[in-house]
Amino acid sequence: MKALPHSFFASDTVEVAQRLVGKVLVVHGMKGRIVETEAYRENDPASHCFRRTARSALMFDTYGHAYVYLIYGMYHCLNVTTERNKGGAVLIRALEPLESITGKCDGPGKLCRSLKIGLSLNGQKIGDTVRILDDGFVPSTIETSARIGITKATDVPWRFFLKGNPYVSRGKR
DNA sequence: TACTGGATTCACT
DNA sequence: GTGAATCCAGTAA
Repeated sequence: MKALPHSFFASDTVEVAQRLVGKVLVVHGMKGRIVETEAYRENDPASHCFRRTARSALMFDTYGHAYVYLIYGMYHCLNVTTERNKGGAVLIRALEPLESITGKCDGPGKLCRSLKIGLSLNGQKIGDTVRILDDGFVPSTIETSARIGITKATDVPWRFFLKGNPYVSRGKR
């Protein structure tokens, strides 16, 4: 079980999104396997980094950092910034609980609530409070599809998930 | 300064 | 399947 190198996140956003499926997320001592991700790039109208703003600057200026934001005034979403010198991030949508996780993680808002992820983690480098490990698990069937639940979504398949995994978020499995 | 709507979730029908 | 909850970033003026 070893931590991913910082350079892992410097690659193309879509590639990072795909390769993150199956890795182990550790926050506050709680462990879960990443079973669903989505790629957000700067040429994507649904992405915060479609325009550079004070909030989205983190996605342009860093890679391998946590990007946490509040959605609908009630829920947080955890992203990992990607690509050196370009805007991009991967949204962690769902986890399969492994250790110390009591709540549900089958949705971006739920996993943040279960892992006590809040705005205090925004901007922190991966490897500090938020860690992502490789335990050697090799997912056999990573499915890809268009994003769900986003009105502005493109029809390009940038969502990645473990087919058949019961912890993938509601809807298309 | 004021307004609008969202990378969601859950209760209810 | 539908709608409410909730509040801040982004935008317009």
